[in-house]
Amino acid sequence: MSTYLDQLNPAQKSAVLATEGPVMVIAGAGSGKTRVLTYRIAYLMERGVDSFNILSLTFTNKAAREMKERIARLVGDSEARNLWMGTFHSVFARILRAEGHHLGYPSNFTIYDTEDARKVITNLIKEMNLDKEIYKPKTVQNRISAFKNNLITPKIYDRREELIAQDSAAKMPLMGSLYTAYLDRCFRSGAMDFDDLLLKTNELLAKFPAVLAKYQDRFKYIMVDEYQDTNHSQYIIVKALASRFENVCVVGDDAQSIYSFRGANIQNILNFNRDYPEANIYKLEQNYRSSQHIVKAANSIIAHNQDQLQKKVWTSNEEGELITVFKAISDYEESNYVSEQIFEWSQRNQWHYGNFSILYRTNAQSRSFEDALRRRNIPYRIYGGLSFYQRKEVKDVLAYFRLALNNNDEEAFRRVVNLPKRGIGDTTLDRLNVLAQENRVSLFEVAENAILSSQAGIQAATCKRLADFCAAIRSYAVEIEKRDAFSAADYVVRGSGLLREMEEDKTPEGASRVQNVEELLNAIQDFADGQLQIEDGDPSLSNFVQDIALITDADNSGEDDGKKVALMTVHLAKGLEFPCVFVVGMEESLFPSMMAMNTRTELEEERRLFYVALTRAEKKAFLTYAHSRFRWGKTIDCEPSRFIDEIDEQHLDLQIPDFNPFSDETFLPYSGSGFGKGSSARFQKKLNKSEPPKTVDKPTIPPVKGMRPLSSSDAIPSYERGQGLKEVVKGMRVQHARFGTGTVTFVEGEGPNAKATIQFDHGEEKKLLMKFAKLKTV
DNA sequence: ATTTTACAAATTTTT
DNA sequence: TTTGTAAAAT
Repeated sequence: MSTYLDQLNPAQKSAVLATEGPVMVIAGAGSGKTRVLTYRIAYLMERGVDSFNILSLTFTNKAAREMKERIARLVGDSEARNLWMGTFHSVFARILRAEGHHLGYPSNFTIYDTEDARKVITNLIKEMNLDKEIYKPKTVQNRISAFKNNLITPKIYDRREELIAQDSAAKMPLMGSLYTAYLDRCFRSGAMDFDDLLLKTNELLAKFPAVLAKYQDRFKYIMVDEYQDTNHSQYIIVKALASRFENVCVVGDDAQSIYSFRGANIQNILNFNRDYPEANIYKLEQNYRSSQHIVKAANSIIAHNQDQLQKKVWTSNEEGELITVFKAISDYEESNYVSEQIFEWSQRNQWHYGNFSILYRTNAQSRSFEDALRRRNIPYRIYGGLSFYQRKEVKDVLAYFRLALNNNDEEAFRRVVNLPKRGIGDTTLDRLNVLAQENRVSLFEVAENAILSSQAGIQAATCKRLADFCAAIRSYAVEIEKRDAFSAADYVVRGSGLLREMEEDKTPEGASRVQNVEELLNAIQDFADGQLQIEDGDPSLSNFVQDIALITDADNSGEDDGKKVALMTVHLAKGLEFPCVFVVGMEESLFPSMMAMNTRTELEEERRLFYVALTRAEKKAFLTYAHSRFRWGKTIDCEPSRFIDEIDEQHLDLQIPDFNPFSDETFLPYSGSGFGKGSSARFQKKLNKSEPPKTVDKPTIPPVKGMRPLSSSDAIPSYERGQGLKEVVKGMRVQHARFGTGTVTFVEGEGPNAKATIQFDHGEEKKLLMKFAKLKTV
């Protein structure tokens, strides 16, 4: 029998063995819930359940991938392959591609990301002649999102007087029509936004009993991770799919619910018990991750919340280090302190930099830490923020692909119709739009039909330009059909003149845009290569474009980011763990955020967020805050976060210098601090009249001998790195980031457009375009 | 139609 | 600080 079951504690084991019927697992932080989920699935398969019948919903695609790998190690690769595993959004996007035709969607519908959706709304507000100061696109978008996540269709909205009253009170009586218009516009564009992926799934399952039955039969066993962060829409999907076999297992921790702003509903955990009164409930309370001090400190924080399920998280781990609380003079000094501590701890404990993470409340805080780490030559990687696929130039390129694949994609059309400039401006676009709305067709269709267009007062010359543009898009569609993903993408990027325009821009920004586009083409090639290695993979450009909106930064685990300090928001850190964690910016109105201090519920969510942050740490945690911080273009004074006071003091090591400006020895409890800029620097100068301020570009800590020298590229995201070799000759030995080393056997063409055939040492032969291959000599 | 210039506003977290 | 938008000039 399975030996892996012996690695579980009694509570974990019961949760794994209870395969039949509804199960809820309340899993405290670090209590091994991933292990339970993995073993549970492995155990099911060992008992003869077909992997095809198991659906496992995770919070990130990365979590899904990792879990799949772990299961594959237990039961074998081929067995694990057919598991349905992924985020709600990606799993149901896949189902909607197969079944969406029931609802009138094409299988290649576009997924609008938040930016696309916001632009649609902005345009609608403009079209309807509404005041955008009152109808703020962002507010409207959030409101619509809330409707969708609660399954409130326009029809239901019209019947819900309290909702209408709310919108009237907010001076937005036309919210209902705006909502209807938005749905209509997305539908006609053949597009779904993130919320639609769930809403339409619900619609599909509710309206088509045969489809529901099909997936109920398929998903005999359903598992949901991070259940506390599911919203109503997701809850209903799970309920519908599980209602036949009721083999549903949800895993969650109410203390880690941090996504209510996205519609997540802790009530789902309580509802579970109500829906399935006979459900087995297991509590995992032993923490295997963190030291005594960290676990107890975290417990003392969460105790301040009123709304919570009873549970007592404990650990048998060693007592560990106290949590260091550090007060810095400025945000500049804070980041300097953090980078210094990272350096010292890595030296003292021989920890590589991958053991450290810096967690902050807002993405904007990352900047100063980047600077500080760079000054010390410490490699780091930033997660989140503006992801690669959200960059303007990347989205522009993708919009060409999108439009070629789905002519109705209105956002893509608007984005590229005049990019590069081809004399089709706002006036023309407005006229096209009038026609499109009158005839209820897409902008593309109107633009393509020059005769129709000329009626609307569009000049003949402009009509010609429109026709040319549409013809070009059509031809791209043909090329995409004919070619492999990379060469099709390359064709479009060149043919459209996008790349040429970027190359003509000689500013550093222009150069970096070109590099990003090249990186995108690289990614497309990698994708196609990867798909070819999978049995039933689809290497087409269409497949690449389809789910790109669902890829998040957390999903991209670069091969080499294992030894880098991780910088991310606390939200993004959920589910991760690090030996040493810095929670920075522990100040009132930053953490807790100013926006979330108004009600008790909001504040409690911030507190849970802090709980999540602290419980990421295994061995050592630092909490830092600054006395003054550069924000909104000026320096402001800060108060330490109330959360620090809420921690049981016996777990803390307070490093809070006396700030009396007239005592001169106490304010820097550590060596090697750089001095700030701006007002804080002036402040410090006053303090030490005798001592001239040190300069920042000379870190006082000398590099230690014997340490791996850090190349500068370590700290730079890969897509900002320089290009590789420009030219190769036959017989040359080269190295490729992905394929390893090999020998050049043939070169055709010249310069950057040369194509090299390379015999790689692992046996494969590849043709690579010099321009993008980024080869190195060996 | 497009480019330049000036000025104002805004800053939470994400699939 | 950066970002976007509006008005004015080409």
